[in-house]
Amino acid sequence: MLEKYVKTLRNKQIKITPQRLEILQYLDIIRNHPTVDEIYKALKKKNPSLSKTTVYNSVEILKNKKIIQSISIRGSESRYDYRTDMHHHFICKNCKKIIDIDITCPIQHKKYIQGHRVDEIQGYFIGLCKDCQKKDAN
Amino acid sequence: MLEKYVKTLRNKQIKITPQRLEILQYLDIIRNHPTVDEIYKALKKKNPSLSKTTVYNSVEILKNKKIIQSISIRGSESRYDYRTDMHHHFICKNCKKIIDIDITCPIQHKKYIQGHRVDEIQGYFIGLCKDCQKKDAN
DNA sequence: GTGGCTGCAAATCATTTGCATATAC
DNA sequence: GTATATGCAAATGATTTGCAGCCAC
Repeated sequence: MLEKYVKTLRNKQIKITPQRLEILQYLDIIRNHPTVDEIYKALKKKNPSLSKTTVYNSVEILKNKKIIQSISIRGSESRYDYRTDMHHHFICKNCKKIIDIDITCPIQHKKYIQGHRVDEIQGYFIGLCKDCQKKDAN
Repeated sequence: MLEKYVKTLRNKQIKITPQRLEILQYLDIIRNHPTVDEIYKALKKKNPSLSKTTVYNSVEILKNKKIIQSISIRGSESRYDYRTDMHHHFICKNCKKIIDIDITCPIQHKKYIQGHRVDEIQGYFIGLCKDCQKKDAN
């Protein structure tokens, strides 16, 4: 079941450890843009000896190897995303949910903007999500 | 000279204090997306009794009243921007400079995306700026 | 005069670092 | 066997909080 992630790590030539496999699997299944603390608390249940430092180290190396992506929203903690393809994020002011946005626009295909070389684009859309619009008349 | 900022604060119905005026003037002049610490250090020279707490409090209220804007880049400290009109930011991986990007794209005019109400958009373009491209062949 | 603001110190929270032990290869 | 990863505790750095005195209105 973890074979998929073993292959991923092997391809990127980083050591295969149970912690890394568990973190990667968690990110793949939950798809919820969790924080380090959320990952830590979830995986601590199965593996009580897990350390938060290891979670930090692991997401760092996974990010550097472009296996996962980090997103940082408005001053709060970093969140981690199993998807690394180009996409953006919608953040609900009310319920704080983070929703993937798959719209693309012409700017995204530019390699240079005003002479600056663009390697990466992160778009954050902030507002009130579909569900919260129904709930309140905010 | 501070008259401009006095008017701004009066319009938004928040108390006019020397600290708020100085912070606002600083942000207007420098246009450099400074951190709280940078604002604090710069203004401390003229006003040695200035407290960092006051800088935090002031940027918070100015932000809430939509007089300034905050930008949060990749897990580091929040930065503050005198401009509140719709624009994006380019961040240079090398020199860490933050450059205003005035390009707009069709998505920006949508009030709703995938059913979610959009109040605000923040776009971050990460790469190598024009100046740094010349310097290194990175 | 009074409620909101300032400034100080202490607290908090995310993240990083140092280091000894354990483990992947 | 060796280099690298893990896990613990302590350190750091940004931001927040509690509170006494001050100042704008």
